[in-house]
Amino acid sequence: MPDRSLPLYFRLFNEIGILEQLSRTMFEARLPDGVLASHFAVLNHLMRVADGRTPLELARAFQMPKTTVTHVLGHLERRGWIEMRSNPEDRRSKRVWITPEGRAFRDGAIAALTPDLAAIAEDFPADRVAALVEGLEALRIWMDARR
Amino acid sequence: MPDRSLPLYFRLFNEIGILEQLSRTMFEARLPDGVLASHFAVLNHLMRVADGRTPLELARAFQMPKTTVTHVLGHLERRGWIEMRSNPEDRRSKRVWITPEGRAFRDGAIAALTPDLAAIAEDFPADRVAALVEGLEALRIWMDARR
DNA sequence: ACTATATAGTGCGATATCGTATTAAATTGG
DNA sequence: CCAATTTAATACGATATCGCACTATATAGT
Repeated sequence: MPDRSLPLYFRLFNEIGILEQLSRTMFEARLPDGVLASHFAVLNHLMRVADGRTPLELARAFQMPKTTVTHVLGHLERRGWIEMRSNPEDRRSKRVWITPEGRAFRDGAIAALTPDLAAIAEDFPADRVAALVEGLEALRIWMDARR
Repeated sequence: MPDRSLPLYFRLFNEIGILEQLSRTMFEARLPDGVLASHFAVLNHLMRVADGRTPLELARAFQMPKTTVTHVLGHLERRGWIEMRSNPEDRRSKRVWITPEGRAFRDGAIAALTPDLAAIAEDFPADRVAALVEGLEALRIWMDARR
């Protein structure tokens, strides 16, 4: 890598950090008090990607420390949005299932967030964002593998 | 926005969140114990963008709540990496200056982080990353303006 | 000039984050 | 098989994050 392109890679992660703040703030402005972006993300993952994941699988999916996942799942369970059942295949572990209430909440959250995303979509059309997501995903997969 | 492209925009912010975790973890693995990625980011900003910023300007630059900035600046000041002087133009405010020790630390941090970034650069060449950064920056500026 | 309003920074308290250590269960290897 | 090692989840404690409220100063409106 030529030295003069090093700053570009710092800028990349700087932009990612700022956008993370901006998007978390945007999400949490639309979610009820006390519900965090990470709570929504877990519910969304259970519904869209796969229900019945273990806490460790969720930690890996979001690159979150597993103790943070325990904390988040505690919230979701207390609100009745998930159920945690012991995993018969591995009795050290558990499986996380979204409840009907969790699904309803998640659908409502999607609806609440849609206007903000639609506003973004007006100025950042899907094909442009798709290219962006593709690049980000490739980088994420690479960094995940090297972590 | 057609309904079927909505998930793309959720994925965008999901990828950003995961990459933020991954990059923060990567940075902090190379920084001394107790030094966070945000500490490095502030020092870097003072050196690369502009020295003598006010705390509020820094908060805006990183989209960080100003109380968080106060906290971060406290750390940097206790380590002797910045100095905060009162601002003669506006006596409510202060200006943050990086010290020679701060510069030295920042340069060392850059050196410590370079191998990781160079590894990324091997598989993600500068032109590809430049395109990514361009898209991210445009989105960041847009969201910043609408916040 | 004078009052009302807005803004910069920070103390404080509530909560989130996350590293370390612990427990229980699974796996490995001899 | 059994002992040694690894792994899943979590309790616990230290620290970071961040909203609210407060103080000091600046700005605006009359």
